[in-house]
Amino acid sequence: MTNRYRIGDLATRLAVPTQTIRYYEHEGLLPKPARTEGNYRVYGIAERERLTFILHCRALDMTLDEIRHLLRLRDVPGQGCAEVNSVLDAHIGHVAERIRLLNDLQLQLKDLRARCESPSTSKDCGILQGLASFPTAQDGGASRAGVHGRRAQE
Amino acid sequence: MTNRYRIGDLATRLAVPTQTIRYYEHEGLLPKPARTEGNYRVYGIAERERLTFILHCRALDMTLDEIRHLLRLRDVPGQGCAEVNSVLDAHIGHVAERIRLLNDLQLQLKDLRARCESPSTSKDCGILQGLASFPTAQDGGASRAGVHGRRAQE
DNA sequence: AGAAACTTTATAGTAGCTTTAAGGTCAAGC
DNA sequence: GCTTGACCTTAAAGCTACTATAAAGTTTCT
Repeated sequence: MTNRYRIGDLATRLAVPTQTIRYYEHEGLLPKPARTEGNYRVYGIAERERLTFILHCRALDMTLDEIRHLLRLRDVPGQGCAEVNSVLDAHIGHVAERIRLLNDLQLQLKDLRARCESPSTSKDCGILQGLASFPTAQDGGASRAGVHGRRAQE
Repeated sequence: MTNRYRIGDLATRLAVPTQTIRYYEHEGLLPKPARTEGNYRVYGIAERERLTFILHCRALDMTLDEIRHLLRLRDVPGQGCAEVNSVLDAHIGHVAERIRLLNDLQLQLKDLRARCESPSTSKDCGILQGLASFPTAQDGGASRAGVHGRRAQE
């Protein structure tokens, strides 16, 4: 049977660092597991499935708070799932908004880039001048769209 | 003349918190300014312009490292600006990649959402089941697109 | 003179981990 | 029996780009 795992087994199987598993436990997303005599964590099928659920949610870029919310709903199987829908709809809304912001940003960046097609000295560089004089993003600016994700440049 | 500012003046004019200005100084993006007798920071036109440059870059969602790089290039006016172009092109690439990832993510989320159009109990909810069994984002997954930006939900 | 409004530094908190340190456990090999 | 190495343990610091708080000093207004 393969339904008893130590933390490293679980980590390898689900391709997640062991520290992250401990972190999820610390954050209350995973329950405190049983321990061996030597104080090693022991996980079963239920925990493996719960962690899979969490990882899928993270792959969909939900926050730990959103995931906590879904896990609570999952833990009460009798409830209606209208609330599940609303968590997901809210998240879809976040993503849509983010895409909109990034598209705006991309337009601005390409506009800026077009100011220096012919290389000159940086003193006269249209890009550097553009960055120094560009209208301030007082309102309607890019407003921190979050381009630089951890795994984005792999 | 309005070319001598204390930190609060500068902050108000450029709509940035004073702490952020000190932080940029701490991070070496702004030089250590002159001080009054009472040890207050004093800024002139050059610093104001430099801060404006930084804020525009941030509005375009560049990292402080990218900005540091551009500032260095800006500080050596005789250099060619091919490198400016390449910093900007790299950043445009980051944004494009992020948009692509988020579009993928949006597709997955909508697919998931479609599993529960008719509300049932959460035990049978297609969404929760989907999240538990969805193919793991082993490769080609959403890979942390960063949806939840600081100012995104304002 | 005294209060309000500004400034100073230092420190901690945010999200979601990753990294490091300093050590304990366990199976295999000599 | 003892060591080596792979695994595990906890706690704490580091990452980005700030934001918030505390405790104190300075300047300005009345």
